[in-house]
Amino acid sequence: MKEYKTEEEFLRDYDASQFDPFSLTSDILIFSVSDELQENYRKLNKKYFSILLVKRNTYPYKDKWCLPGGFVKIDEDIEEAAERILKVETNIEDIYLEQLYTYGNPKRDPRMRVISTSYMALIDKNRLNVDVTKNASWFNVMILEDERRTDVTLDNGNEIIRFKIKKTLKEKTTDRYKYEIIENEKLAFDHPLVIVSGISRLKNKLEYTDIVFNMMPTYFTLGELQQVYEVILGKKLLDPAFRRIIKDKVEKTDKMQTGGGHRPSALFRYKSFRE
Amino acid sequence: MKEYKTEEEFLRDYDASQFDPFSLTSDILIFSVSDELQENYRKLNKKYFSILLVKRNTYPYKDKWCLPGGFVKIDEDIEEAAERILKVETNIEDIYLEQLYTYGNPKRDPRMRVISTSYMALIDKNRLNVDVTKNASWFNVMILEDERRTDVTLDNGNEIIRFKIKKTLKEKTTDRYKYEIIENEKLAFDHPLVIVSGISRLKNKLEYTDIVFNMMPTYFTLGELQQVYEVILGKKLLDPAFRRIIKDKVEKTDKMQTGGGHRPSALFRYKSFRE
DNA sequence: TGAATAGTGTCTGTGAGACAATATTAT
DNA sequence: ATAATATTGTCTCACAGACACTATTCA
Repeated sequence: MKEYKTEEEFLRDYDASQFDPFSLTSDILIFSVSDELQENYRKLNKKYFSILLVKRNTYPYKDKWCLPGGFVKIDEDIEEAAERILKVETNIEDIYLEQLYTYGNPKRDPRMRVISTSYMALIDKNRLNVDVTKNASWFNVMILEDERRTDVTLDNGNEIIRFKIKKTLKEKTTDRYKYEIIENEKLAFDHPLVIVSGISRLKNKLEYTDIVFNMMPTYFTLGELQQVYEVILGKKLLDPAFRRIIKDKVEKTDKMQTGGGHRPSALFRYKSFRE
Repeated sequence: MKEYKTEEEFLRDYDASQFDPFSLTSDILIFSVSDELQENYRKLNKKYFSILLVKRNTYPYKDKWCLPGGFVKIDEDIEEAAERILKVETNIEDIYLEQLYTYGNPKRDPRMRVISTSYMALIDKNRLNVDVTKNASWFNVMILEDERRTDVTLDNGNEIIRFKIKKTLKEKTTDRYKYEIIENEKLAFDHPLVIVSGISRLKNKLEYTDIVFNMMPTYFTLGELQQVYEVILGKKLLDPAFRRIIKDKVEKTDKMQTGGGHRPSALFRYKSFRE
């Protein structure tokens, strides 16, 4: 083996092709909350936690639904790729984006060795000026979960996607599970796993960060905010407790929301600078 | 473009070489805690939070220190690669291992496009039967940190590695920072960033999981356990508060530790099954 | 005996869970 | 008037911070 004196010399002769080639994709969990108008004029709009999926029109997994994603370019950072894909799907910028996990099972793509780094993006649907693109659709998320199973139902109004995941405790000190898909008809790749673990991350972050405000419009009522928490966490919260927790994070504005057949509520805003 | 009728047909013709080739490595943050004997016979051994680094003997970054790591093989899961590397470095199995983050800056390796997925491994040094391998060495970690900077000093007894990182708030709702290396002589690649963000993850997990027990021997005193928390978190804890917090996680055994010039202490053990 | 660590008691203030009570609107 | 939501009050209990106190060992 040739002895090199300097790093420059070494790099000049370097043959990158001696290493195994991987492809790299970036897949994005785009989460939001959708409103459903109620018939009863007094009632608040019902909220759903929702995720954006796209329908594949090429092999592999043709005609299955999958997460928006794409191949990372050779001169592009992974996060840049995620931003690019996000821009294409949503047509808006300045979206909350966070890396979640990298999936590297050798068999996860039937074509070749593809590594996928998943990202989570949160958006406020009110910012989506245009209709969502061609093959994309928002699905409301419903989750039934216990210690051993997670059953997910996604519903976009026309189509229902169901899948089931088995959980086995893999490591006790940090309560981490191994997930296995045990039922899945309509989703491509290992995306059921990606979705379930992404949602779990979001739930955790809801509890100890201000992440929820990335899904809220500038002005919102505390009732709406509480609905968003409830629909993502999948449980009811007590009003006074909820208000205590978020009272330092928001500030009241002089705007009011009227129109429901009930007491109007103050509009609040995220208070980003506080101590 | 040819129209395919089935997925099999499509895959048969598929040309993987049309996609950009990436190389993939797995780099591991191997953390532990080391004891330093004190001259004063009464005093407890001083503990240090420590990390395992290896010295590079080839280009690029020849003679610099770096995280144990290596290329992922084409038929190997990323986590399998991490386990393989871990086995080589420590010669023990059943080590706590967790994926942290994937680094994909196009310029992070001068040779070619290399993606690196970092893992965190925690070990109890008492389990290390053999001496650590050839070019590897444990460094005690000392961190000085404020809102804008993180200064790290690593010391293995012979050599001191210092580096400095600038932090700028990137996203306010979840308090995430952008890290930039502003001083670094002795570490290869972007490993200063990998180390700093990995340590930050470990600190967080200490607070809300039982992760610490992966760095402890089977039997330990509460004093030792508290020392480990203190040395990783970088702050003193109050005894009664600490004992309250961990009392449900451990169980007292009938063993005692004697020998110091002070009251003997009970030996405890991690209570993994509880409700 | 005294230095050093082990272990416990207790006071105080904060904050969460739970439930009750009051306020306000459009039909 | 009423259904529905908005908002606040308050009681209790659990727990964290802070400090003090007691216990035990070995050179």
